[in-house]
Amino acid sequence: MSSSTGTLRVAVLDRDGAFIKVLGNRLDAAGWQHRVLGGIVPVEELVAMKINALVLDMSVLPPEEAWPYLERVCGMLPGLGVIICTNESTVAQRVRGLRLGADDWVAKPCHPEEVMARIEAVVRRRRRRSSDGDERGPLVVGELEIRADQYQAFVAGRSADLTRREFELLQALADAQGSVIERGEVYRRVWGYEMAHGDRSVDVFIRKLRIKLEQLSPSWTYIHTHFGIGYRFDPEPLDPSASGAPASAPAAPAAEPALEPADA
Amino acid sequence: MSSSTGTLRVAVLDRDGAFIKVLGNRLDAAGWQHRVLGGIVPVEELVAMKINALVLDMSVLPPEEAWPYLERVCGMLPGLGVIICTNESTVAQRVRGLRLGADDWVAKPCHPEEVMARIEAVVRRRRRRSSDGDERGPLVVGELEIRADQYQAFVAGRSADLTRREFELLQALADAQGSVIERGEVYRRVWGYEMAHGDRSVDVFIRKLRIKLEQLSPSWTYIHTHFGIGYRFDPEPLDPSASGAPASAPAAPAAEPALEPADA
DNA sequence: CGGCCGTGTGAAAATCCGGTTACCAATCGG
DNA sequence: CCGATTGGTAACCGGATTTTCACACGGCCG
Repeated sequence: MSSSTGTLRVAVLDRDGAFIKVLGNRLDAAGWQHRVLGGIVPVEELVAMKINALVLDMSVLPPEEAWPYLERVCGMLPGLGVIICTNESTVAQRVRGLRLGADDWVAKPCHPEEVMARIEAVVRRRRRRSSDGDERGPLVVGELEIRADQYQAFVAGRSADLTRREFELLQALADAQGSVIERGEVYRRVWGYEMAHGDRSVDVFIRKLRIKLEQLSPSWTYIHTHFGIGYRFDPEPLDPSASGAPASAPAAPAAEPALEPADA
Repeated sequence: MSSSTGTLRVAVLDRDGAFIKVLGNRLDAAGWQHRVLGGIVPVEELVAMKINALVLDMSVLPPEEAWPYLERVCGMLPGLGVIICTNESTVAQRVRGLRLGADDWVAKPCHPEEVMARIEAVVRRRRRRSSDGDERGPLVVGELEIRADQYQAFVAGRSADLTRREFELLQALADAQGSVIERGEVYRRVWGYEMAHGDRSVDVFIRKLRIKLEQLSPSWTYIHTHFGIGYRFDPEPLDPSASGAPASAPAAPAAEPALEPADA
């Protein structure tokens, strides 16, 4: 069955009073958070809303603005589910909208229940991590314990004292277990939209993360740099041989003859 | 960018001759691979088809089978895009289908172009979910293992330590399996724009690649030069007889079958 | 057989990229 | 409203990577 999609955050960009009202009631009944927008909202604001999906009536936008706006929204927020819900339309228009990045196109009049089902279907494919905690079990990697429910990482019960962003970055990296992730992709997953050219935020936060992780777990390396590409998360015990006094030897460093990191 | 969906593999489960025919033509025109199914196909077979999406007409299935089948398919293949395309339906049915895991529901009659746009939209989403690169299995050639998700090539778990360009070059060559590619073409694929006259970058990188590959896999040759034309990627085991003292370089090991069966 | 053109090679020169630090802006709590 | 904390930007540095050169080598053609 519908399997708890949990609580979703939806924005409705429309002016059709009756539709808004009816849909709003249903959304409330389902416990979804929603907000109605009366006209074009800058993409930055959409970002700030941290919504999972946007229901959009193309006809409320000025004709010349509509398509570019749709393109901009979809381009900047690849993780956002976009459902076009408009009165009448031609095949060509629908195709265009879908090609530009919309996920679904429904013709009005439509039943709110169906709109919701379609939102669910769209969001099901890629759930944005929003402010609600997930019931994901604690992930243990190396001597690190990542607790999504706490927005925090621990080692032996001691907190790494990560800020929200730092934690999300860690989680994004850890979720990709073993694979190299490009900067842009990291940014997209953590910040939720496209990274601007020349943005160094990821690097800076990687550094902050590394510092805190190293402070907490000095004998392990977690984040590996792949020059020219991005980062890879992979817990690796640091070889204690060179250092002066590795008080508590981590026993077996011969764990995995895995991949040799590029750095030295 | 949203485009370059590349070539998709689609299965159509329907019996509506006209629809199948028209849609099939469009799919062919777009270069998508497709296959028509006449009735219920076991999920295992769907798995084996390695399709990206399934277009399904619920009405061709026996009424009692339809819903359970849909549920089974969606449950077993969470990565498969499912587009229901059926004659008439009620809101309740559509909601049910979407809740069960379908990604879209289109009413017949519908324009094939729109169906394709919707398939694209669905697949586009699916791809993001499993993060890029994850889908592409590691390519094994000779004793080389090319892992797109690592931006790296391995032999027996050892990394070749390729830089980004080197890796992209390798991938470009390997993608052309067996065919000779002109310098200009190689350059275009890897660097992304037209090669300037007299540019030797490709040669230099070919050399770097050869060195690293030979270091890792001494008994194989991977990149072949075609004088006056370009390069060809083709794993070829080096003749072991001349190992110690290659008295007279027997340049031509005679036969050159296109694809030498790789070991393990 | 000799020369020309295309390719292999090695290394210097020019870029690019990531690490790091300092600093400014926004947000939060009191 | 102030101070503390967090997020984001700018700039500099050092090292990795890419590009450019100059020359050696080898096949191809007249």
